[in-house]
Amino acid sequence: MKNILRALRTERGWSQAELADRLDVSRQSVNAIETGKYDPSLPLAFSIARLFGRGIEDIFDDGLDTATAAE
Amino acid sequence: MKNILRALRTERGWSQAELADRLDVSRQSVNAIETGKYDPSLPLAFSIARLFGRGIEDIFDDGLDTATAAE
DNA sequence: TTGACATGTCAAGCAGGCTTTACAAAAGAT
DNA sequence: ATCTTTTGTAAAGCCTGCTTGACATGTCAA
Repeated sequence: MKNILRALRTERGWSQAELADRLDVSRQSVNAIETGKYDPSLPLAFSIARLFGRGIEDIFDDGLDTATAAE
Repeated sequence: MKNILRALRTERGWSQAELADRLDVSRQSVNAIETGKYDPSLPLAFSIARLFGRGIEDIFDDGLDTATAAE
């Protein structure tokens, strides 16, 4: 699962530690998610989306088709 | 974390087994998510949202404020 | 009443998400 | 050159997500 967490974080000038603090998780968790080692749990994905004011699908991408109705 | 999975499923007349099949998970997983025993992983949440043509946030609700800008 | 299906739940086991502690290396500031 | 910050990574351990197999209950049809 890809994500733009690093971009959102650096846009704001935050370190991984600072982001981890705001999300109430460990710095290693932030690093692991940014480097694609694993996906966050659904609750953590909600926290991330809320912090950045975006939808979960705007931040994470599982690569499969969204199957939008073909007009 | 609350969700409206059961409503979405029964709207379509599907059994838990039928939904499990479409999501490629076990029937017990569907049941556990519907009955609130645990939250799905993020990838599974994506599959569910895709199957029902909705955003993850439309189906799951972690109960915390969405912090929409106060106009 | 029997059989089929739907749901709920339990147990054991494996994989994944997250923690703490710790260390190495790169970059910046002075 | 040294100090500080940032990032990456590793190991051990805990809890959660998901699996299979199994069993109990309820409903519906025949």
